[in-house]
Amino acid sequence: MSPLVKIRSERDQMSAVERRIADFILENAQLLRDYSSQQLANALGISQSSVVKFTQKLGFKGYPDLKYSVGEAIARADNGETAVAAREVVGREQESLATSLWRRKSEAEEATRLINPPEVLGAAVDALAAAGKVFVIGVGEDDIYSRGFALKLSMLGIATVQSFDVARMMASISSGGKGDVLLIFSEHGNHPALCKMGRLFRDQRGRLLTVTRHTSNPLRALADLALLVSAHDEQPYVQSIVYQSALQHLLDGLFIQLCEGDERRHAQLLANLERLQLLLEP
Amino acid sequence: MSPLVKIRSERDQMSAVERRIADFILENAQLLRDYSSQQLANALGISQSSVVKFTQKLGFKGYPDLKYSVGEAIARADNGETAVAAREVVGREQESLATSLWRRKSEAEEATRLINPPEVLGAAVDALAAAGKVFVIGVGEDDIYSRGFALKLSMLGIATVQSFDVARMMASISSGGKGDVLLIFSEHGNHPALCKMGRLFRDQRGRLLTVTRHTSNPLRALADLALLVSAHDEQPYVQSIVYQSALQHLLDGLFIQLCEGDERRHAQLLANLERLQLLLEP
DNA sequence: ATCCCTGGTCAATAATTTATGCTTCAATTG
DNA sequence: CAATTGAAGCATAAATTATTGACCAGGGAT
Repeated sequence: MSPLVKIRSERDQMSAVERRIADFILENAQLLRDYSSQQLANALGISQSSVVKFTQKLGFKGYPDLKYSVGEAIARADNGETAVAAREVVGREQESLATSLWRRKSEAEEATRLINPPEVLGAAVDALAAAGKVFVIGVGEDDIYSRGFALKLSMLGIATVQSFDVARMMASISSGGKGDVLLIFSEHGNHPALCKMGRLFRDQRGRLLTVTRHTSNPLRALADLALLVSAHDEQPYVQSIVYQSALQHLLDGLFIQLCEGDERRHAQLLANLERLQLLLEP
Repeated sequence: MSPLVKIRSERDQMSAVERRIADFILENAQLLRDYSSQQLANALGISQSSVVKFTQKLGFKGYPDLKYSVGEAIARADNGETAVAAREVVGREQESLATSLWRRKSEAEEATRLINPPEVLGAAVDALAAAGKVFVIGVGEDDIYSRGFALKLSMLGIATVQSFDVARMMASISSGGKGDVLLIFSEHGNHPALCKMGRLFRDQRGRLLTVTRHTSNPLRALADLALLVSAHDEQPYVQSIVYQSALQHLLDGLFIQLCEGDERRHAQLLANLERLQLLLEP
């Protein structure tokens, strides 16, 4: 039981001094953190031993035990909200900038999580896991995420071909076909060359997996499996940042599912990570 | 900040004894309630004063203060966990995976925000804003973030040279000097070639800006301005993901400050974004 | 009315716990 | 190799907490 509830419930049967202690604690529970039993006694003009006896009567081991319990109770009650609010008031401007950006990212993460049904994610994981080769392309800012994800795939032992060069990729996929996967990153999903590439690849009986913004766009319409990202902000450059964050998180989720879905891949990944580390830090 | 997050974030820079204390607390936080500083010391076979000094180094008033804070944190976390557990019963498995990963990212974001003082961030922004040329390098997984940030810098109209190729970059920086900035991304900060490059650049009177993990590492030691990233997880591949997320957020914060600090740059960025969009979607 | 008992309080002090000064030792640097 | 630095422990001071015993007030019982 919460110590505060316990104190209130026994308050009626207490002596005068005890009741004063009880009232003080109930009203100033958050002050208790900085009070020793002696200070509390002084604040009430009573003796320190009365405070200790009070705590023992209530069934606590002693004063520090009561204090600890009250601390827990306050923390549980606030659930952290006051602490966060207080910190924000104290914090500097830059902190609040970083914090508010993080909040935007969190919103985008949630929106993105909710528009991608688990079935689709699962199907995407299965497709990648079972693929013969995975071709990955992204242009412009999408190139960065395309690269990162391709690197991760290859660390899992999945054969991956990646480029930002449409012409080169067009050549690469000509060798692909049934059992292969083409993964296209395109925020707005209406890059004609990428659409063409997607159509061609489907004609060769490969699986087309797209990652686009949550709009109706031609690329998404072509896909066997379309992953979607939702992220919005008034400032275009902020929107771009939160888009990328949500996209990254979506990919991270896929990656972890890929890791954990198969023991062999997992082992391969760990070995690769170690090798990479050795390579970079001789 | 939660004392547990704080302990974990500083764990890497601790001495052996301190790390044992940290680990014990992280693993047995709930036991702390019944431990005096002496008992904790006995449990670890170390001296009581080491325990007290540990708490003070972390910024607590003393041992009881740490203990109280940990009590609060556990109480809060319990509340959080029960709430999360309830949600997990309702939600599907994949949702909880994505959600828990996001929580990890949030912790890393907070830890990273707290170890980079606003002054340092401000100085980094000023250095980049005032730079003649900015050289950017990152090797391996850091390459991706190096690319992304370099792209953003150039969209702001800042002259930027980026590569993952140490030899090429070595040649590039030979033309650099006073007023220029070299930005090195290196998670572990002990890549000999990058250290060499950093030293060379400083010899040429350029400003060296590094982004590394929050450990003591040679590269960080060389820097004029060292930005730090704190991110931890038991699974190495998860740790790598949360590291990258925290790093990305740090860079995003810098970028936004750069945007908003100068009207001309802001305008340039908007123009570039528009132009890029037209280019990709003719 | 006196006595005795009981519960409550406090001052004094014992016991425990925490904090600090000082020493030693090992690692690092010049 | 000397000098410096920093971590860790020991001894001890300081503080906090717990207990003891004395005192007193109130409420029956003799």
